[in-house]
Amino acid sequence: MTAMTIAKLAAAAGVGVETVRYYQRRGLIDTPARGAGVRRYGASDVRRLRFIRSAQAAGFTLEEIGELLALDAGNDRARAREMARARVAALDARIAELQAARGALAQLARECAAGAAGPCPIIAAFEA
Amino acid sequence: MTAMTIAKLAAAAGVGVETVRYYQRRGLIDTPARGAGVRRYGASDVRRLRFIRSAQAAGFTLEEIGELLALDAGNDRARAREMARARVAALDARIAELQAARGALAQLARECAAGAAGPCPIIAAFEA
DNA sequence: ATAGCGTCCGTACCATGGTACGGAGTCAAG
DNA sequence: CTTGACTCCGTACCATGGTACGGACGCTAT
Repeated sequence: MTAMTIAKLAAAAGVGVETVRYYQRRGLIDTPARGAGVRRYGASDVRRLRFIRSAQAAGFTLEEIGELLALDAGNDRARAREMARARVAALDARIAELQAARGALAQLARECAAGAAGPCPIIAAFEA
Repeated sequence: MTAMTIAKLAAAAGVGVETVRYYQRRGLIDTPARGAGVRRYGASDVRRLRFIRSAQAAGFTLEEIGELLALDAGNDRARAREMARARVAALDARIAELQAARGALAQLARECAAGAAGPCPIIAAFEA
């Protein structure tokens, strides 16, 4: 089971081959020694790739993800907690922002549907 | 009141001067004719800039914002509604994603705080 | 054993959203 | 009426997160 080529790995994680290679260059995933020819990957590589995508979805940059991965191997719990807490705060702020935007847009869609002729008041919809 | 320089305009909208000029190049804000010398801006320009920032916060790209601004001046209500609805849907998806990420991170912070020695299970925290 | 697909690697290019720089012109205060 | 700050404009550069290309090589099935 520990014998995927880079293409299988990429497919299993839902990314492109070039993306895997890019992450290798960034040092986010390790480049296995190639046993006479082609490199082989396993389940742990798939997990790592999936983690990277999840962390990206959470708003971490690739650089921060690199730090998280280092932390996962190390013992600096305080730093890990700090990063998680900072990101939760940023996430809360961003979620609130998106919800506000959602409200404005939903309002715009309603007014635009209801009103008569003429243009929708798009700019006005965001002045709330 | 219709006599701000570009620096005042930028400050009023909370952006940099170079950003204003960039938006002009992109066609998002119009470049007033310069009455013998320097261009002058007014309150409507401030509103427009603020709108751009709000729309960006809502996840619209600058290109889409250009379209919205054109729509605001035009009569294509159907298109405006469609864009608003599409963005609301995208926003809902993104909000859900961020909330899931928030949950995973809060979990990570808890486990990391609770556990004893050794590294936090960072990758594992995202496997939920 | 050879065709043909996949891998490896460096390097170049892309989109997005700016930010910086430099020279020439303009404006306002002293 | 000069000095210093600000404006204008083109062009270059930046960060982020990839995507594409091309040549040399490896792997596998026929």
